[in-house]
Amino acid sequence: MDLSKLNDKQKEAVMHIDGPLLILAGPGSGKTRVLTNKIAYLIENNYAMPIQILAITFTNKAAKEMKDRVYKLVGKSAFDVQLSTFHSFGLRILRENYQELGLNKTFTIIDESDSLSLIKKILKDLNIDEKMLSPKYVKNRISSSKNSLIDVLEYSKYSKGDIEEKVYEIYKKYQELLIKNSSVDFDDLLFMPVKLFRKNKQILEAYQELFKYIFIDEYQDTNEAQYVLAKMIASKYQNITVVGDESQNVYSWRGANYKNILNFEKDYKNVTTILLEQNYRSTKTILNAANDVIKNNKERKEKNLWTNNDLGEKIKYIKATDEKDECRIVIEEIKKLNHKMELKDMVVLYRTNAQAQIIERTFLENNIPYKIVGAYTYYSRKEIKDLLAYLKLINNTKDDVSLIRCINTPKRGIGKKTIEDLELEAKRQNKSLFDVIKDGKEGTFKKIIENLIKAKDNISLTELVDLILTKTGMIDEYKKENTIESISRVENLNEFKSITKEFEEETGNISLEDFLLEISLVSDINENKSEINGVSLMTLHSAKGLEFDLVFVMGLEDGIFPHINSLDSLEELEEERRLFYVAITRSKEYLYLLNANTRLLFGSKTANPPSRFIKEIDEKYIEKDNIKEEFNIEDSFYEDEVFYEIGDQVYHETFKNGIVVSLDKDFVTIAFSRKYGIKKLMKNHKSLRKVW
DNA sequence: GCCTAAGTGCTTTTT
DNA sequence: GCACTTAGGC
Repeated sequence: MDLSKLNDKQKEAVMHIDGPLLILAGPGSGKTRVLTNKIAYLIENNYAMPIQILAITFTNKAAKEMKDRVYKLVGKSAFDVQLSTFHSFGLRILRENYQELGLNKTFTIIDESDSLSLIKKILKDLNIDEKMLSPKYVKNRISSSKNSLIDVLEYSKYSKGDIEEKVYEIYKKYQELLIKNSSVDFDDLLFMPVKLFRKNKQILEAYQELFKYIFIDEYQDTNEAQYVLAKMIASKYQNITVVGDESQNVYSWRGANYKNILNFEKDYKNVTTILLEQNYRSTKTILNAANDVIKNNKERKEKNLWTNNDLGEKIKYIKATDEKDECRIVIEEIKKLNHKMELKDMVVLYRTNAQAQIIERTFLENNIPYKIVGAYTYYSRKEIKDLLAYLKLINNTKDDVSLIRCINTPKRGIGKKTIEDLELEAKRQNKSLFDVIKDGKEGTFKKIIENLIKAKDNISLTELVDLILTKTGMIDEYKKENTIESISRVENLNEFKSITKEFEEETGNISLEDFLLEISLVSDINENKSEINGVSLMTLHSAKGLEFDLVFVMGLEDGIFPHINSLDSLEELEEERRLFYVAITRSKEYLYLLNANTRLLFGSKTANPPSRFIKEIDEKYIEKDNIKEEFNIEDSFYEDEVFYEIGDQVYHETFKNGIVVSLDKDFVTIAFSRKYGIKKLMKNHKSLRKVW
């Protein structure tokens, strides 16, 4: 194998065999190349069989990318490497030990929205008003507890006060219901393996023995559960290689703790540390700008990123009048630069998925090919979730969540009252809802499900889907409706059959059980169809690990990016800054920063000041392309703090007269005329002033 | 039980 | 602006 393309540091990392290895790798420093080459090196030199290698990434996309690259290096044995996301790896452990964990072989993975519905249902059962305790908050608490390895029992020890006690009660109920439904949520995929290993040392030892070499990518993004899971398996042979960059931790809201990477040298003995500081991706301008930004963060290891690349183009900062104008400018620039590069080498990045809508519309209107990554998910469409509910129920009849979803879809005259009675009866007999139905009197629904269960083992998956679509009346219902919307729903449902077909062609006759588990960890069917030559549209988070010739960062406004919810805390603001750092460093050559003077938010027009991050970049790297405004954005703010009180009369350049209704640290909420409504604005923005 | 109209609250980011 | 929930009439 050819290591001549690697630099000395990279080579050293690849050829390091035994003991813990920490690779601190800046953006564009070739860490994926090191990882894939190292895996190949182990295989080719017989240090390990492919099945003895565990390599973990954070996204499906990264896993696929890495698999492809290992395949190119070692061929078919790449398929034997356990190369997957943490969650898929957790799923494997669950599947191999389901009995130990009190699950059926055909257990179900519930997605986030099902998890939220379950919590809403529990709140209702416990007579808790959603306004007093929001289901979302509860879900967050449960999720972060699981990610910190705090189970129900443990939680009870720390829950103090009314709210916390309520959350505890809900957590307890939630977990009971999951087990009763033979279901797990995403967080369980990480938590349950750890629980299993703590309980059963023999099982842990078997995995320790199997996975002699462990690789963890994006180590700065590991949460407690992931960190412990990796450590448990690695603890016997200590052959663990972790790669990461604390400056790119953008998942602390999901429990990721960048200190895991900073502490690696303390956590393991005899750690070899290698710094990858040479950037091969970006121009000097882009790299310097990125360094300008990230140096404003306090908690980080000093790294000295450098590149041999040219100075390159200046970064363009463009200020649009509104969000439509912002999109128009992007399209214009794409057209201008299209002769220099292909569309697939361009990306448009935004902070929130909500921004994607108008961008997508503009691309459509201008007939520019594009692909949206993540965001709108095929699997979260109503009709697809309904179909999936049937499949899940047939696979796992204990799954009450799915039963409730499909029992009256399409309408069969089964309403609230019937379901309530059914639930009561199920509770009385301590049975699943379907068991009660099965023992009860004949009915359309019962007949449909029983027939489908009988049929499922004798026909292919695609045939089963077809049977569901026709026998349940789903397709007919939508065909009868005959609206633009219902026609598209029929199309989506039919598309599902091509998905199952594809699975069957790839893996032979895939079982229903395998299929459901497989797709539950994939958010979009298009995830693997990146071959279209179009501009990529995605959130900043999805862009991590990717690179493009041309990068647009949109909505660079205080309140959008950095996001409004992060402005009050230094930690969260630093995370936003890391996100900006990630965004800048995605670019090889061209970088556009855009924002808008006003934009439609929550259906009303708002004005946000330019993002505070822009001014952190040295002016000399920036070109003010057709900006009327001076570059120094400080000019749009008053230097001194402006004091407001509730009830103050104010005047805004765009929104005219208004009255202050509430205040917080940097922002003031103002009620303007009916036309503009209520807005939250920066206190010291120059377009706003007090009227005495 | 179903349908509609009015009412509400909401948007971070992913597996 | 939109998706989702709720109340009230049929």
